[in-house]
Amino acid sequence: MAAKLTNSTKSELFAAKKRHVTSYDVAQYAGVSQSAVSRCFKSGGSVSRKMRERVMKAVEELGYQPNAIARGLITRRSNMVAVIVSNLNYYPEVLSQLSARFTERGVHVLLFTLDQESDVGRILDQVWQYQVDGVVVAAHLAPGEIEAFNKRNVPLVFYNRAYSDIPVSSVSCDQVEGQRILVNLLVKNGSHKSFAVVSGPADSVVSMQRTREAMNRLHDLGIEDIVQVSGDYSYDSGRDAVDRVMAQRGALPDAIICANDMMAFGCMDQLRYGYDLRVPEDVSVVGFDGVRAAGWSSFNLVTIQQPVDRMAEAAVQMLLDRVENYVLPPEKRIFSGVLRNGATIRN
Amino acid sequence: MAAKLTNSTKSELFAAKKRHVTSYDVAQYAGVSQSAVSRCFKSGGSVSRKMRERVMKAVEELGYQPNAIARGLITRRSNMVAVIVSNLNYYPEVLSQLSARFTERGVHVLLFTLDQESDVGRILDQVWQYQVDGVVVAAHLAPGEIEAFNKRNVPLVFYNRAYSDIPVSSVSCDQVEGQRILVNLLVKNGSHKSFAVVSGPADSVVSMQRTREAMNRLHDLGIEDIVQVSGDYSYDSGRDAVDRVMAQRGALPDAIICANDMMAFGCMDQLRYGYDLRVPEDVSVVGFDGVRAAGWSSFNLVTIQQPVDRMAEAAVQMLLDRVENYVLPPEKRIFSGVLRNGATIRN
DNA sequence: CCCATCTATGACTTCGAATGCAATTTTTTT
DNA sequence: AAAAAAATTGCATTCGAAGTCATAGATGGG
Repeated sequence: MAAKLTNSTKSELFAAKKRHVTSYDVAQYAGVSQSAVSRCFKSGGSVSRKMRERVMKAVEELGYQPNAIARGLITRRSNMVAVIVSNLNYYPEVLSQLSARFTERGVHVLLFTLDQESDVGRILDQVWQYQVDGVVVAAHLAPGEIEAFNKRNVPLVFYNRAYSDIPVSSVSCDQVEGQRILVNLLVKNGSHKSFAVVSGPADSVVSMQRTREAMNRLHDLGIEDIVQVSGDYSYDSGRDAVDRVMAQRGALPDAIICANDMMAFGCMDQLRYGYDLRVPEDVSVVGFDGVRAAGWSSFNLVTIQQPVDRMAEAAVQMLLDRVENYVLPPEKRIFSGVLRNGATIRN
Repeated sequence: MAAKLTNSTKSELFAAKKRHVTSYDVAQYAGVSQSAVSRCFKSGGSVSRKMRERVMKAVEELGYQPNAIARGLITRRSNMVAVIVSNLNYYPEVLSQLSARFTERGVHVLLFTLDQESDVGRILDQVWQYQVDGVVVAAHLAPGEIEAFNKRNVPLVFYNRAYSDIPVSSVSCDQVEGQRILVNLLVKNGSHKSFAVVSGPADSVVSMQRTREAMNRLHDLGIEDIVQVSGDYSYDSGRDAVDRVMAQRGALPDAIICANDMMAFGCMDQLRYGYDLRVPEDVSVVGFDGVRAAGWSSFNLVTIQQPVDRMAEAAVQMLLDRVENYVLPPEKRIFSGVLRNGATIRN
């Protein structure tokens, strides 16, 4: 068995020696320096064609992949961003879009989910420890927590939370405008006279914005007959809301305005299957968000659709811009939502 | 201005010097060695009470957080796992569960999404580069790609893909058993005679398993009147399926068996709102997965619910076990699904 | 009170890739 | 052909935390 070793066996022996193949291994195998290997992986690196070929051959044969952790340590760029989402279930599309767009740009996503108010502080500590280049937050943060990002020079972009009083970047959908469109539609085109407004969780800024605007706008239009009940964004809470409106008011209103689509589905189902009413003939229901199911024939929900793809793109772009150049001033981008199924409203 | 510096100003000056506070900074500030600081962050580290207090005081004042990247480099443990999912939209709960459970155990999730067959090879290269401790895959991989995990000693657990012929760990739901329950229910309890089977995408192993079992089981029970059409797991393809069944068969069958819930919703809506039929009175529709909306009153979909929480827990546990001890033999865990809304089937 | 036994601590090295700088080779210019 | 300029290459250092080892200090037994 003194036969000449083939390249393939050689490289296998080589690889077996240690767990991971490092740039030193490649260098040694190719008979060059480690620096040369490193430079081959850097675009614009000063390497001759011959050298590059030699190195790449060794890379192929050893199955070398640069260690992103080590690279991150020296370059102080992890090429990772953290995405912090509070409620993955309601907005899968958002995460999907963000992930795809970051990946497309060679940036990796470290995912953090906040279940019913897990300790945000602890999550943020993890974020600092992992040296992410930036963070997209689709959840609520306290002012002090936002301040921590500045202190550490970590770019931050909020998704769908606009802090009007703090200089911080955000991408959001115009809740006020959208809600106004819905209310106008119901009152002016639909001549609805009595209303119920179903708010979302009290700690959701977005929900509060939507609900407040709905109430304000209704008052502005001279509507007095309004009951307000609160939910938690879930389907079930939408169903409960109908019961509670019934209990409070004795009868159902002409229209129910929900702070999101999910609760609107709950309302519709409870009206139809709990009270045997027709929607929209007997009662109108409107939601907010424009999730997929809003377009299903069962619902044809009147809602404001958030332009998720454009918002995600904006968030990704803004974040990465600030990663490149972190002195860029914060910017708030507000997209208009689009009315869906507006024609199905009762006249 | 020769006043004595307060601790707070001191620490601020200190922090301003460099971007990141390192363990050396803490050591210098506390007047101890870097090793001591490191030991304070290691459970079971040999440190006196006095030392620990001194260090922790400095840590607090400087806002020090250990650099997980540097730690990962030396310990060869990144405390990160990769989660690769193909279709985020359909199974948000899975990701949500996985993420929560990993986080709970101090493990972080690097998310990779595969949109319509993005280059899996490239994704895997990224996975290797980031030195993740393990990978959960909820997508299809080629045998060669699976082999790469072994070569690199990276633990791998498949979620909801059982490769019967390859020794690899997986967690899945018993498709065959579940489908059999559904077919039995329809044929024996419901005395349905004619069927349509709507399959999912051709490249989905799970879809093929479900569809094949449905066909087999129907044949075994002596059913001959079956048409098969294919969809892509989407709501819209469920609607189309109804049209195609109608075109092929001239009339609608007694029951439609869909490879997932989403298509079942599409079928129901098309039957009800496109053909003005009643479900389940005129036509029965069954799905598979047991997503949230299956429980909504609009649908009350007969389906097999996957025990997502238990499956996610199992996947997390199995993966982390193999991270601790990577010579553990691969294991396949198959959970039984649970019939939902079975009582709503037409007799 | 001295030597043995621990405990606590710090100096130094390591992980793997990137980079400044100097040395070398190649190319260009005169 | 010599000198100058440019392109390559390697050496040595760096990033930040962890672990090894040797030593200073504390404790205890006789």
